[in-house]
Amino acid sequence: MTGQVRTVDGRVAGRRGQATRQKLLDCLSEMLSSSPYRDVKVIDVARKAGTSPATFYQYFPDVEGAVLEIAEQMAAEGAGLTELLEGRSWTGKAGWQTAQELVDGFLDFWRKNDAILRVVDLGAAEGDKRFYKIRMKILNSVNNSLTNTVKELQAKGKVDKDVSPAAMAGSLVAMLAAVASHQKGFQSWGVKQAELKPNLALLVHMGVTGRKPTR
Amino acid sequence: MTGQVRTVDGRVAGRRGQATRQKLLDCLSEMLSSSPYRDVKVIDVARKAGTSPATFYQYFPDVEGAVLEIAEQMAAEGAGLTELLEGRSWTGKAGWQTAQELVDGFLDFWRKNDAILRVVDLGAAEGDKRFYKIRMKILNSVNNSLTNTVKELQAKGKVDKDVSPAAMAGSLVAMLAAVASHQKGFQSWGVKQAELKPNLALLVHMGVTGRKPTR
DNA sequence: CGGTAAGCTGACGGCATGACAGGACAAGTG
DNA sequence: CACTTGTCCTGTCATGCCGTCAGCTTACCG
Repeated sequence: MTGQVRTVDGRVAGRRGQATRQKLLDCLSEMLSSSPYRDVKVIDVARKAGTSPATFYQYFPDVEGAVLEIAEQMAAEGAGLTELLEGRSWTGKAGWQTAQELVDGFLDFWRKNDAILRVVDLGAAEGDKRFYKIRMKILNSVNNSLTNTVKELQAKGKVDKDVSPAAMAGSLVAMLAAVASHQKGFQSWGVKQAELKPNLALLVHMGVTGRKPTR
Repeated sequence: MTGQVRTVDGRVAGRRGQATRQKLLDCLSEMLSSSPYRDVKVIDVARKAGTSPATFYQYFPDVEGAVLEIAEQMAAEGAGLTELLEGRSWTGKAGWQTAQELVDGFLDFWRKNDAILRVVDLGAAEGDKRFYKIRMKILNSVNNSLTNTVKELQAKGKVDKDVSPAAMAGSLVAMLAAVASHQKGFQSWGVKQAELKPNLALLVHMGVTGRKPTR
């Protein structure tokens, strides 16, 4: 599916080359966690990887290109978020648990990948379609699942007809993503993680089912 | 309160100087709308303003410093968002209208200032306290007001006791901000503005009051 | 008109970028 | 072992942006 890994000038990369490439990606990833995106320089990444800037340019057109690569890897993992929703029930106590586990899983994933997700978010907001697509890829798994759930409940008459399933799901997913990327902010706002999660779960549950959960 | 405008080397700016300074800010602002934050260069801003890079450095320590200035100006305007909530009712039809107007005003403000808000969001997410403070300044007006409303309703027994007002308000505000900054994204997701707003209002209303609105 | 401070810029060393050609290295072949 | 081949890395270079300084121009004031 992914095809062969290639250098910028078209040659296929061997075992050694791929190792170097991956090391550069790892170092870039680390760099993104510790310094502002704007200040990440090719030369620093190369130095950290114990190689030269020229090597970097052999594998990536520029910093952005490498970031896209990292984001792509993360998006592949992120597809696993679907499991948080597949075959889950949204009724009764099970529904409350579904909501809680969704929030939990989502926040965990975001915390694990916060640095790269920040950059993806920026790129998407700036209108870059490549970043936007990656963001979609991650959120779509959750979003589609939520959209379908709302549609089903709507068909059964359990949710108001004038709710737009896609808009509702999108809003909830956007909320989760936003809260996740500002988790530290909330803490210094005087809100503790332990308080945050139940509230998010509550909002998700009410948004999807239109009702308060039974706990 | 703001004191005199000063150059980097400590001189006070006169009429002419302030005009140049403002022109640089305007050009930077325009630049942020049209090109990625990472690619905004001092020399481009200076050229656009019909001046030299050296002049830029006379008024700002670097690009980030100038961005903070623009953000500060915007934050001052953003304090006006409080009006969307002051003295509003959250009961009955009036409550539904309050929620709708909050969503409307919020999305408008964000769309007007999307370029600079993107950068502020990034800075805050990266842990820069100066950007974080500005983000707070904008969101706090709405956040505090919502927090108080939830507290009051809770005191009257109309909202569950185990809801944390601060967490709930923060989550809702984060949702509004996130949806606002990805408005274009929603559109290509197949969700229309007209559908989005009522759904956001619904979530806000349910989050604050714990009940579905009466329309 | 002369003094003073504000305002602007040319020019410079320093550093990142991105391209290239060539050297180092591993693996296969006779 | 010598030789070949193809991959992989780096030294080096032209280019362009960064951030600073001394010095020139402009505006204001007595």
